[in-house]
Amino acid sequence: MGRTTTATTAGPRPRADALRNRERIIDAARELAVQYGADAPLDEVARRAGVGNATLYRHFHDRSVLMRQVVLSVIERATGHAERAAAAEEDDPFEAVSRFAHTAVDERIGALCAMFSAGFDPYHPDLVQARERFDTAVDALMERARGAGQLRADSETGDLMVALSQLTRPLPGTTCPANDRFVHRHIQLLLDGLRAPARSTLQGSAVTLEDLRAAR
Amino acid sequence: MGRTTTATTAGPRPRADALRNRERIIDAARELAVQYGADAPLDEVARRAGVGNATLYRHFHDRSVLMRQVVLSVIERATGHAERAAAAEEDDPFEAVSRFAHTAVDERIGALCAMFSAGFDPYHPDLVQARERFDTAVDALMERARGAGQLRADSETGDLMVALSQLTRPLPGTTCPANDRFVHRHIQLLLDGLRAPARSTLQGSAVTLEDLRAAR
Amino acid sequence: MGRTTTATTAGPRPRADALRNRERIIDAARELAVQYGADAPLDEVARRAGVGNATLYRHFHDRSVLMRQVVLSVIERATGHAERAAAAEEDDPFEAVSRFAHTAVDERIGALCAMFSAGFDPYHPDLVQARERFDTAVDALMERARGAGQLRADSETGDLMVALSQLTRPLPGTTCPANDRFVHRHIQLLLDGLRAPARSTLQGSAVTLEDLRAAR
Amino acid sequence: MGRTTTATTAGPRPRADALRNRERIIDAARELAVQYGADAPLDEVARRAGVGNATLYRHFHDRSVLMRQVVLSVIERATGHAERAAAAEEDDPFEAVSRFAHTAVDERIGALCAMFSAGFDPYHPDLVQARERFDTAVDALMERARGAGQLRADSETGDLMVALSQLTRPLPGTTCPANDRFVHRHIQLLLDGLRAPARSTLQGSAVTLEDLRAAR
DNA sequence: TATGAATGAGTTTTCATTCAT
DNA sequence: AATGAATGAAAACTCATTCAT
Repeated sequence: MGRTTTATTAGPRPRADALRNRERIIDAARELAVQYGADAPLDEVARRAGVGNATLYRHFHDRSVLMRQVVLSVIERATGHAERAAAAEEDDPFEAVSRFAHTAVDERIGALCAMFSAGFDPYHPDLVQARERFDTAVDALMERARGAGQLRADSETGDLMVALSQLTRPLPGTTCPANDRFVHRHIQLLLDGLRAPARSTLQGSAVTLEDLRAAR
Repeated sequence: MGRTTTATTAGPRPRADALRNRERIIDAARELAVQYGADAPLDEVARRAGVGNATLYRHFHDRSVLMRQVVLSVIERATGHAERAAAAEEDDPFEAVSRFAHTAVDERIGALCAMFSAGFDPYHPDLVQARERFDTAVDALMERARGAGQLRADSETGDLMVALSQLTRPLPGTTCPANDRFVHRHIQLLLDGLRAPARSTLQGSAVTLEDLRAAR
Repeated sequence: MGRTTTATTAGPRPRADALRNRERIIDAARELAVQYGADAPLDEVARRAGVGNATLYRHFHDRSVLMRQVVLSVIERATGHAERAAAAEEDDPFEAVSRFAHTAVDERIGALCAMFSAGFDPYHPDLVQARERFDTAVDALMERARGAGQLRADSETGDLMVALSQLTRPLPGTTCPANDRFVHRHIQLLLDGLRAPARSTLQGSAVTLEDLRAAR
Repeated sequence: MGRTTTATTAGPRPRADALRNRERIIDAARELAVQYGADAPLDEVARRAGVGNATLYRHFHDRSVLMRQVVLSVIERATGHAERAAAAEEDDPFEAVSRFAHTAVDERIGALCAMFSAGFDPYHPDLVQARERFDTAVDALMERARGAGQLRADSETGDLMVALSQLTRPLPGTTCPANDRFVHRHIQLLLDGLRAPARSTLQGSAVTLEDLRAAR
């Protein structure tokens, strides 16, 4: 509900126009990250946000800070969807998972690919906290479907999150209008793969933060 | 300095060392494409191949030519696997598809992400031809499983090819040793989603070359 | 007592807090000039002074105005020391010169290096006036020692002033705690060089304002 | 005698034009360092050297590498002068020291101010070695004068070296044609201060490498 | 032919200075 | 009057591509 993104120390005056710029920059960065990946030129981000480049740097000291905020913003939106989906008790549990997944795609969850960038710290406290809340919400959603025998027992939250962000990763260097169409198709294949009963056993385990740490 | 292999036949020779350099460069480019995507620094490719940068440019006029060769090389390898898997009649048909998919991952099919780069021409004759042969082989493989009632009816070759390359796309900017592990897990989820009977209807249709053309 | 630094025309209200801010800014700028030279980031000056950057610009229209005030402030302090040293008749004359020099170092006379910056106008009336008073005081001090046969005849005020500021110039980019120690050592060497009888004839003449003008 | 600056590992072919560019860049950097200090814009260095900026970066990976080479080049030239002065036995020993000092000024020893830059590593092996040879040569020169009773007993090599580089440090932001004139005057004052018999005891000790280390 | 060298265009980042609250 | 925010210009550094040996 509340803005969890920023404000650990209460600064004096948030100032309305600065907040608006901040949001604009994050929005522009998210769109460009979905399109070009985490290496999107920051000058272009600023241009799209309609601000000077130095304004971007005032708000976000460097690319890694900006990208963290983008990821946080995406996770928080997705968390909201997951929590609302979990709360809608009347639904068919698998449908709830499925609707959540497709919604997350439309919410540009593919921007999470920024997490895979060099220089990105997946252990930043803000991020860990956001992930915990997200995992809790998605777990609840999946657990309900699992309990109803609709989801395979060995499925994990990470399967959904990482596969979602991989499948929705931008085709680099271009906006692909076809993207949205077949991304939903592939998501559907993945969801069907998550249905119970599993006819095959998954190999390995879902990706975890430790994997990302090891990757450095 | 001298040529290490002596040519015994007269006439304009392909020159053995030049061919070897060419292969080395493609190999290095494939590894770097898997790691960094299609934007891998070409000087670094040359360095890994153990040749001077200008040698790279002699063989491949620019990055798009090199990347096309990388993609061709990957497709050709994968085609070989598909053809062999289709020929092994004794197998369980779905198993054949599955084994092919996992093998393709290990063959760095993720380098196909280069196809999504700006400047890549998916209509180059060499590529069209290679894709046709690849599609034919994979179609045969999938058709066998479809005929045996093991694969959903609305599955298409493109589902496998694009989803495979998306799921195996490198985490940019870093080597992720964990990658191989969870990639196979996600591939398995996808394959399970492709099994018949489908409990849900796929939305849209698989991505085609026309989609890529439209994306430009 | 009176503010000698600025205010040729009497503005309406000096306002106590504004004056305090003004002093703080000059102090901060002097410290940073000694450390980083005349190119110290002005935002950093404001931060150290505990004011907003725009406040700095309200008081000092641009960097050159601020630096002139810093130089004025340093010259005025040094003038005070020179006048007091000259008034203390009981002293050994050379000792008085020497003590003045070492004191000036501790008073951050090194900030005078700002005078050598591009954009600095050494002919600004305020500065000319301050220099005249300073030169008068130091001349008196040196003349006394010269008259007592303790200082070489060809020594000039400029020798002391410029050499002092060069020798005390900050090692750029870093705070050097060792600085203070060896600066005094070198000052002492210089002072010994100024003693009579001179065994060598100085070449050229001391630097003058005309030299600085010619330098533009 | 041989070029000690580079070539620790014997690369294959030095290539004449590359060496020429390398020298040109160092020369340009030295001149600009004398003029603007160690923060001279590297693009400007390249422009003066008559090469593209990237050529500069090919030869010197970053500013600190370039500046180290500049310092090495200056030290090596000065070493040559000191060794020749020490070898000229017929001279008056103090005159030899004096002539060396004035010559070093003309050789742009002021470029040594680059050593005071942030990011400069005074412990780089090449630099330590060059300094040792320089110190040895200057020590010999000063020792001869000390032995002849012409130089105060507590004088040290560092006094000359640091004071020289401080006194000849560029007036930042401008070429000052008057500089050469009064620099020689101040050097002369310093040299006279070094003459025996000392009438005052030097305070502290000369600056050493340890001081620079402590400064970081 | 193979190669190291050269280069200009592009990107990130900093900072003096102006603007709006 | 005081301030935080905004901004464009500059400067370090990278890289694809061309040139000369």
